[in-house]
Amino acid sequence: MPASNTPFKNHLLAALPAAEFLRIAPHLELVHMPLGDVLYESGGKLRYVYFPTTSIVSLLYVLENGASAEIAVVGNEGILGISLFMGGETTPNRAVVQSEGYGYRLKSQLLLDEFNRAGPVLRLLLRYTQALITQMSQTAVCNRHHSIEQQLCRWLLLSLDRLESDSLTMTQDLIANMLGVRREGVTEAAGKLQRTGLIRYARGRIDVLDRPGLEEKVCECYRVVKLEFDRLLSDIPPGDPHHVLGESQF
Amino acid sequence: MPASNTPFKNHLLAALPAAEFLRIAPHLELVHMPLGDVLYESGGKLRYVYFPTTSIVSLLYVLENGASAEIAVVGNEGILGISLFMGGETTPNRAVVQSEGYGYRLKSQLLLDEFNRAGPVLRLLLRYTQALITQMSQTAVCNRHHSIEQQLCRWLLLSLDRLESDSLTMTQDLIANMLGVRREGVTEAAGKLQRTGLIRYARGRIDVLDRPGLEEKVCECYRVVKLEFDRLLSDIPPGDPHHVLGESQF
DNA sequence: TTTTGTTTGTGCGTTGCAGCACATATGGCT
DNA sequence: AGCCATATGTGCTGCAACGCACAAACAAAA
Repeated sequence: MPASNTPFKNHLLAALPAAEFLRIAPHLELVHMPLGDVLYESGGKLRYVYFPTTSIVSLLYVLENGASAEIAVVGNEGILGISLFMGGETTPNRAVVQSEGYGYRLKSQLLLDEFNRAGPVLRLLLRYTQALITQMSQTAVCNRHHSIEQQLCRWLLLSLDRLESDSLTMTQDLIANMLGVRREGVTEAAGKLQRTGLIRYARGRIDVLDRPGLEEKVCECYRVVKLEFDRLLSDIPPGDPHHVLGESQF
Repeated sequence: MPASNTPFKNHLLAALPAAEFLRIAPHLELVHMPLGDVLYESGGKLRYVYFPTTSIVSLLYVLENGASAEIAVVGNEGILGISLFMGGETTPNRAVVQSEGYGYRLKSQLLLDEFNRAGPVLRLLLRYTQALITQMSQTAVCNRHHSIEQQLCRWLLLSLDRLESDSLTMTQDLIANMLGVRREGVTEAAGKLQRTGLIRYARGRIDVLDRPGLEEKVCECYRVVKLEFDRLLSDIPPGDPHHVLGESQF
């Protein structure tokens, strides 16, 4: 486990007022989330909710014939398991770890208890859910109207925003699964980006060389989602909790 | 105004316990919602929330270049303006009346007050929002993987479920806008359905002749959304309120 | 009735992506 | 080193949908 892991790396946890955080903190378990790990299966019960810190998780919808598409991405800005407090009991989607890393998990009931106090935790979670909804609608539109290359740019930037580094571990085959397109389509789009010098990749490792360049090429969908996340969660200072705890105890 | 209009025709309003309903009822205004009426513009403030009774409203996402796609449909099973209580203040989508009819509107602040009591109203609204999220994800996947014909079937059935009759007023051009496809594509798909005897249409009027036939042709997306709505909102008896009021006073 | 605007039908060429097959790197393993 | 699974590149064919142009059907207004 990297020494740098603290709950504050998750923006939602970091945004909790001291009282709420103190109640929750003792029950947070740091867990490793390896690539491909399935946190939730479609239709399954939610035993835990997860707060990623260094990992990224995809919400996937898998059709009967096996075809799939990514609905949304959750990283250190969010939480997995929203249907818990939305009242669903089960998730409609599969949640798959898309980028290896760490996160904190919490027993469902404990989060539910906090939520039901109808205080800042509720408001925070609902605001996050609203941002997630925006991401989902934007994904729907992007699927309909934009090219694979544009979608790849969007996907890369969304992933990058949730990581600390400029490189990610992800094969083209997996990306194709996320975007719900052919692997060859990703190869082609990625090749184009590589030839333009925007990225470099090899065997499951992608380095983003020219982020501004990517941002020029990406469709509006990326900007819209990012702006909405910033707007809705702007009072959430990442890694700089406004409660009294130091990070030392973790 | 049709004499048959009562708040109970909206499933959410009908599901409210007596106390909550009585507080809200005096402030419900019956409004006519003509075809094409824009209830919310993307990014606009929410002055009212709407509870459709006989109308259907589309949540549209409109891209910079004018292309659009439907994110979700809201009829007498739901409410418009969820971002109000989710904490967003503004909607990310445009809401357009897709099928002329009536609905009740309520001043935003009043709904917010109810919501903030953190009682049954909150739970009900969140559960509905969860169902809406399911609809949105399913739309995203459907956009990616299914043919125009399948999507048209889905769209017709979803609309039908929110109406009392088996016919709807809607030009192919408008449907194309909703689905985010070419008008000609809709013409072709609709022609096919007509030749098979499933529907009949002419100049903006579509009659569904063989509903079971449509249900056989539609992709799984329709079933999934319908099941999820039924599951999440099953304890909501439409038109049969479990509180003490008769309908006479409306 | 004629006119006009709206809705629907049809026929192009074009394109982006699917589906399939197979060739070629590349990194880890024995 | 050689081997093998995994990852990527490339070249087809085929199709569904796009964009465009225009014709036909129809309804309502003049």
